[in-house]
Amino acid sequence: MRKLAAGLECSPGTLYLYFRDKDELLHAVVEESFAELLKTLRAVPNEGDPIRHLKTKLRAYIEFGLRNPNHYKCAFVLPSESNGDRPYRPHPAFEELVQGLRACVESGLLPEVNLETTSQVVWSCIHGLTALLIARPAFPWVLKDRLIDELIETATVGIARPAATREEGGDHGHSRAGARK
Amino acid sequence: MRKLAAGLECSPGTLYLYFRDKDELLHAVVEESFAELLKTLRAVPNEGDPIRHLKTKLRAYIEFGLRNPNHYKCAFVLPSESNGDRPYRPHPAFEELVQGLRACVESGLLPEVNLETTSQVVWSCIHGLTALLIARPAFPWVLKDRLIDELIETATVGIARPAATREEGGDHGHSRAGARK
DNA sequence: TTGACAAATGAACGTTGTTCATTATACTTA
DNA sequence: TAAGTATAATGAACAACGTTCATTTGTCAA
Repeated sequence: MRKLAAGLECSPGTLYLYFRDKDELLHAVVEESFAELLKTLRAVPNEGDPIRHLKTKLRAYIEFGLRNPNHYKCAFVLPSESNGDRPYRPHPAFEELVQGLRACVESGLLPEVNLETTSQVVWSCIHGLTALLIARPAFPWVLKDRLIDELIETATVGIARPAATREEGGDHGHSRAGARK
Repeated sequence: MRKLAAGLECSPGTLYLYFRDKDELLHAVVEESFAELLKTLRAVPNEGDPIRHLKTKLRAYIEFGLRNPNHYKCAFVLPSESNGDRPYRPHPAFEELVQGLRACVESGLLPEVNLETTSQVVWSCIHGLTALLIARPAFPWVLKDRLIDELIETATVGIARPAATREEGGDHGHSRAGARK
């Protein structure tokens, strides 16, 4: 805050006339940057089928994170501003992802999945890669572009699996035995 | 550090006789906890085929993260101790994952994948979910157990896709992504 | 010139992680 | 026991941080 004030050629106290605290300021900055992510996602040309479209969006998401690592961390890694009691409002960029999935289902390219669950799964996957690439740049990653492609391919193929592998409280053939407590 | 010293009934300065700085102390604590993760992963009973085994390990990984959120953050989210120049040593727990994948390939349950790439993809997926559940507990997640199962299923199905969907560079033929085997 | 309101200030506070000259402790040797 | 020495522990002090608030500065209408 002090350095920011210095850079702005004002006193530290002045910042607190416009932002309640550091969190709020950071959030405002990030908000601005994420408006651009949203624009970027929405500007993704709708070429090819919805799945291709979705994949392009996923890549745009990841690349945005890598291009704005600090903003990304503020948005999804650091503890979020203590919202107190009001319900969590999912980020509009997340809604964009849900839309992309819905389009796939509606055009029959994805089986009838639970959109809520599936979107959270996909988001987790792309977030995981983004976050790790940012937080552990020294890790011996394989070629980044290839890695991103593989992850997106894995996620999209994975969610497109036939409904038979989906449990409804029943048995989906795996993972009942050991881990459950 | 001060609070820790108080809890230990010693002076703040004493801590610095045993640890260079806060980072090193934190890392030591986390290291201890991760030895347990490793034990947990290795203790996963080898029931069923290697894929089932792998899935159980993935779930154990995620649940470990959720059970030790602070340790997990220290290990994979916070900036790692500045190693200076020495090469990054992948966490032993990560090697455990690679082993699990290798077993799947060797038993023919997975196509001939690039183990390095695939392990990084899978790690990204499970890390993403773990990290998000920890960092955004207020997000309107679907039922957690279900979500974890879905993600693991998605990842394992996704990496098991036929080699035809793997291509260098440009166009990924996702023609019928849900193609069943 | 005055009065009133808003904007900006910067000294000060409490809390961090960290350092280091000083003191206490334990152990060896005469 | 007494003296000497290496080791362990101390806690006051420091710099940097986010934050607050009594005070000053600026602006403009009356």
